[in-house]
Amino acid sequence: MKKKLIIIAGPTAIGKSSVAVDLCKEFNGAVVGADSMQIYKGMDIGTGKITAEEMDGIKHFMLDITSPGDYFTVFDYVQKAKICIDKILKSSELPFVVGGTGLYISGLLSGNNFAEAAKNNDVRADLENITQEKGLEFMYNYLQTVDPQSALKISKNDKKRILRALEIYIVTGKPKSQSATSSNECDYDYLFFVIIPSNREALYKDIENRVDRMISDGLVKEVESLLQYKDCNSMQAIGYKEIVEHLEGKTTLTEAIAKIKINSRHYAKRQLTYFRNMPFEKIFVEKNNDLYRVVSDIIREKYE
RNA sequence: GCCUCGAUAGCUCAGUCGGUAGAGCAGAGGACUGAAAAUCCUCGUGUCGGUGGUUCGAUUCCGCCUCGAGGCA
Repeated sequence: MKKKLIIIAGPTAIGKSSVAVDLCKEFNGAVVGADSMQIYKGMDIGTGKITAEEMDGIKHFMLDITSPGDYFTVFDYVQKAKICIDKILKSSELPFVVGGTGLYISGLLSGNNFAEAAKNNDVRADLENITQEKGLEFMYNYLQTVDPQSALKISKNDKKRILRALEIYIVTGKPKSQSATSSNECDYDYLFFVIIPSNREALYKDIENRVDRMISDGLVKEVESLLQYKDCNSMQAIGYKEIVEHLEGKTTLTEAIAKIKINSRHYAKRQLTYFRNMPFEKIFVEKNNDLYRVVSDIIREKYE
């Protein structure tokens, strides 16, 4: 029998965390975060991380599990999250995976079908250097010769994906298109909820309010305390990179805030298309006053 | 009051030596499997401020008007 799992996804600022806590209270649940930035310690305000008070006694996993200076991957996420889920089930609680990082959720649901090649810093550095020297087009042409199938799917401007595909080829000797095929079946008997806004305008309004609140809650100070990590992945996070720019004197605070709002809106939009088109069975629930009731009814129906 | 410069897409602006116009940003849609809050792709008709004139034809040239910026008094 497969393991029970509830997933709650949705764009930033839609209110995932608080419904999750309410649901956990009703169903004896615990939360497993699915957020690529809330994993970092000290990144609280800007990531909209739930506070101890808001948790209200509900256990939360996969938050604050690594330093902003560390490198963290989907693969790491899936491994660790699965352990958390097992732990929760073992104490006969219901696991709620909650978050906005679609890729992490995909990883969790699609079994261990990652490419065989792990991230390889040396290879990456080499590829980066060659790209500097010969240009991206050269790399893309090379990809076309060693892995035409992947090249077809990747844009000639998508440096990240071109280099990763080459990395896989170099490390394993096999093209990426043949490497990621060992797909397993999903481990879970899941219920996948995607919270969507009843209208875009309202979501955007919520995002703007949330950004303003982050600023008044001390985002700038938080970023100041993390400045040593400015070149790390963690500082690519929206709300952080813009404030770093401001602290370096490249923009005014007002400009930085405006950028955070715009980038958050773009992000929310990307999340929405990602969730909308994820190849898993999912239930879309509109954000409105009935949200909690609708979701809890569905859960009850399934598990009782 | 006079002079100069501006007025073109939601915003910032380019352009048309006269044949009704295009970038960036915003916005919309999409892709995505070891960096994902990342990375990348696609989508541009708007009384070219108003009004008269010249012209086969004006957003483009000329006059007047309105609004804005600067300068001189």
